[in-house]
Amino acid sequence: MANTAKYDRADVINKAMLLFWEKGFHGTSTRDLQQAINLRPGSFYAAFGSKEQLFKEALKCYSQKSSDLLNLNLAASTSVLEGIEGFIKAVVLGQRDQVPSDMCMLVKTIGELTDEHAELVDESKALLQRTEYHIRDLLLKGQQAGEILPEIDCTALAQKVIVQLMGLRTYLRSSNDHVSVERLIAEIFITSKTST
Amino acid sequence: MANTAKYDRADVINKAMLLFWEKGFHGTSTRDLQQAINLRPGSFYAAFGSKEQLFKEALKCYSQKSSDLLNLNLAASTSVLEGIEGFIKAVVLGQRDQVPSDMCMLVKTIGELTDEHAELVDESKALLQRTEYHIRDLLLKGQQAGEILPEIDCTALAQKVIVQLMGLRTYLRSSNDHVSVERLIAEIFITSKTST
DNA sequence: TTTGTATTTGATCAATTGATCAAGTTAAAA
DNA sequence: TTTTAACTTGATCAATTGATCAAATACAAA
Repeated sequence: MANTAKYDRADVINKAMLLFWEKGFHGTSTRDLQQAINLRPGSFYAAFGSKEQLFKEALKCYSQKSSDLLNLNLAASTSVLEGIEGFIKAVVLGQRDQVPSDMCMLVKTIGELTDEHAELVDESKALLQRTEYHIRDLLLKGQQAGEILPEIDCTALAQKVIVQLMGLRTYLRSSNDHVSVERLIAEIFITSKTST
Repeated sequence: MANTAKYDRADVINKAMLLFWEKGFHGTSTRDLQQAINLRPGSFYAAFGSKEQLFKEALKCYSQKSSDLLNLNLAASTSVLEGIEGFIKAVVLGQRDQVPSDMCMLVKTIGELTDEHAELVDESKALLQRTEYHIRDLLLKGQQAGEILPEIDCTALAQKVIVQLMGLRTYLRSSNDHVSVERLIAEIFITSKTST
C-alpha cells in the first residue's frame, strides 16, 4: 500500500451534487467543481474519471437524499398517506432556502440533456421510476391499512403523485405562488382518502 | 439605401428556436446556430447582437406557436373545454415526432438557467404566466356558457391546467407511458364539467 | 452607370472548456 | 529505515466557446 486520500468521497460527491443541481450539467465547469470540492485535476480525474461519471454519482446521491426525506416523513407520521403528503410538502414547499434549486434535479437533467448524454438521462429516468414504485408500494400498504378507498388503483395514483411533484415544483419555480401550490397539494389525495 | 438581407428573419428565428428547444441554451453553440440558419458570424451578430438575444426571440417564437396551437384547437371545437382539452392532448401526445423535445421549452429554460441569465428566465416565466391567464379567461368564458360548474374557481383551475401540462409533458419524457398520460389528461376537467 | 451604404464573408481573437501528465509528496508495508 | 505504491500538485494540452472585424460583395438611390 501507499498514501491515503485526504478527502471524504461522500462529502465530495455531495458538494458536487449541490453544484450540479443548481447550475446543471453544462452550466457547471470542471473548474467550478474542482474549486467547490477542493481537488486538483489529477485527484479529480483519478477519483471520478470524468465530469459525466461524477454527475452520475451526483444523481444517485440526490435520489438517496430524496428517499431519506420520504422515509423521515413516514417515520414522523401515523399513516402512510400523511407521510407521503408530508414528503410532498417538504420537497415542494418546506426546504426552499436549504436547497440550491426549487426544481427536481432528475427533472432538470432529463430536461437539459439529450441523446449525447444518454447514460445520464437514462439514470435519471430510472431513479424517477424507482421513486414512483416506492410510492406505489407505500400506497398499497396504506390501502391495506384502510387509509385509501379499495376501488383506487394505487399504480395510477402513484403516477399521479409523481406528475404532481414534477408539475408543482416547476410551477412554484415559475410563479413563486406558495399559497396556490399548498392548495393544489391538499387536493392530490382528496378523492382517494377514506373518510375518517 | 444599399444591400438587402438575403435571409428571412422569421424563418431564421424559427430554426434557431427548434435547435435551442432541443439542446437547451448551453447545449447549443453559436456555431451550431450559424450552421442551422446558414449565417456567417458577421450577419449573425448584426442581426441578433448575441446568443442571449436570439434565445429570447426564440422563446417568444415558441410561445407564439403554442398560442397558435391553442387557438387552432379552440376553432376546431364546439366548446371551450373541448378546445382546451384538445390543446392539452395535442401538446402532450399529439405532435411527439414533429417536435424536437417532449418537454415545454419554457419549462426547460427555467430549469436550465440561473440568475446568470435572469432575463431569459424572467421572459420564460412571463410567457408561462401569459398562457395561464389566457387559459383562465377561456375557462371563465366556458363557465359563462354553462360548460363549467358555477362554483368552480377558474383562476385555480387554470393553475391546475398549467401544473398538469408541466407535469405530464415531463412525465411522458421520463416514462414514455402514453396510455397512462392519456388517462391522466382525461381526469383534469372531470370534477369541473357540468353534466351534459 | 455611378455612388454610397448595408450586408456577407472568413479569418481571427481571447477566454474557457474537459482532460492529461510528469514531478513532487505522503504514508503504509517490508 | 527503506521501499513502494498511491495520492497531490500545477503546468499544460488541444478543442471549443462567444464574439469581433476588415475586406469583399451586392443592391437601391442618385
